[in-house]
Amino acid sequence: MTHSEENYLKSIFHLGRNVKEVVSTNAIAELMDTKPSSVTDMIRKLSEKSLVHYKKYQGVSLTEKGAKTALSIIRKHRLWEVFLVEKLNFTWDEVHEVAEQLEHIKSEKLIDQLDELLGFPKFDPHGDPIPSKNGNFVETTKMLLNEMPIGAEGICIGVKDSSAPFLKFLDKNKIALGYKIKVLEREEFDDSFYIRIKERKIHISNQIATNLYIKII
Amino acid sequence: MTHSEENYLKSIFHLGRNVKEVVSTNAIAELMDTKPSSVTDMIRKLSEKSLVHYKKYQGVSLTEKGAKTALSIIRKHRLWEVFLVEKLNFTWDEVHEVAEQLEHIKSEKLIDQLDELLGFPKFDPHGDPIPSKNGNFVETTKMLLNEMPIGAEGICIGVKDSSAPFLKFLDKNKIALGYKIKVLEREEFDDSFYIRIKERKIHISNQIATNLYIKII
DNA sequence: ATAAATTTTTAGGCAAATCTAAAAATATAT
DNA sequence: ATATATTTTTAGATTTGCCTAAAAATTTAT
Repeated sequence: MTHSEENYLKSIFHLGRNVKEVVSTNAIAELMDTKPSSVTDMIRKLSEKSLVHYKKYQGVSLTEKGAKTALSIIRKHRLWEVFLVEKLNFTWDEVHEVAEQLEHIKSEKLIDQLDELLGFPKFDPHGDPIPSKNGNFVETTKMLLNEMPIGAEGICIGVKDSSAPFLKFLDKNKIALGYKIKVLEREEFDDSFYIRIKERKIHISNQIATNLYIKII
Repeated sequence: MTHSEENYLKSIFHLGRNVKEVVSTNAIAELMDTKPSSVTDMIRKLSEKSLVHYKKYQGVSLTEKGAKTALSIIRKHRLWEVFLVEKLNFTWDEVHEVAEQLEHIKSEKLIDQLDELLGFPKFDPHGDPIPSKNGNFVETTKMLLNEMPIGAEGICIGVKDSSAPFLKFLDKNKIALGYKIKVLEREEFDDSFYIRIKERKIHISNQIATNLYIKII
């Protein structure tokens, strides 16, 4: 399996969200920043390998085998992201590019041991779930803080805006991944929020709330 | 720089041992398990990029730039090997194949942080020196234990035979990388050795001695 | 329902990295 | 010193993954 094939499977998975859903040639081309004709070429190749279902002009979808492969690559990508943040002091916004390379390394032992080294994490630094070895992953109800009703509780699992200024702001206000959050009250006037985070009560603007992902518990 | 280009530079470095030495097309082909004609093609390409000195039929040698590149790949390879052994429970004989892949990952921060995580190691699990960021590395007088004179002292830095049985034997006899060794006496009859290793005195066969690399101190 | 717009595929080509087979240069042996 | 052997290069082909341009199929709009 080549890097390119793996990248296509990953893209089809991300666009399709679940195994059966059909994805268009143009959508893949746009996501991967390539030409539709190149996509057609690769789809045919993947089809011959029974990794996708494909009928001319009718779009493409992953087979069981294709989905399993895609999930194993996503598992590797997300485990490496955790590694980079937890062990090598990378910030959330720096990990993606390197993980894109690391996800293609072939060694089952490597990824199993990495999983163990990291303590079998369930989420990556952006709050996305890490598939298990056999392709299962927790389907979380992930929502933005500003969508949460008053009284709702959850865990901060990620950011939408991953720019340096925003991440710095979070640092300064001691808002970090894994912290428990409860919505106490909303300010009608400016749509800001009073929240409890890790036993502290703070006030945050709507703009902040629209960029924090919370896993509802 | 492609993976293939990097692999060629690494091979030329290993065959040449030092920057100026000229290496033959056939030698490269044999080491890399490829055809001489393929080597010629690549050499021309590397020459156009000023990574090697090349004159038709006269062999090839690394330029300053080529050597620097080769050393940075070797640095990455060896740091990853340390990581695999120290952090992911790989054995000495399992690391090479995976390190061959990892050495091509492009990220300066990644490798600097990895270096730090590992405590800036000077040697890889086979006892080979790890080049520094700017390409310097300790030129060790590495010799096999059986070549050491009586009374000589050193540190166990690697093995020649990296088969599983031999590594298991070392484990059982508590001989490991980094341990201090002194040759106390030689047994003329069977060429065996009495050595002190980490304050313990033991007796080892000539066959063992011919497979242990020692850095002389 | 048909014309127009869009999407998708085909056809043909290109660059990288490899190969085989044959030619050219260099090295070796008598 | 010349014939033989070896090494190295060239020429031409192949595969992978991509491209452009044009044709074919599908979708949308009137």
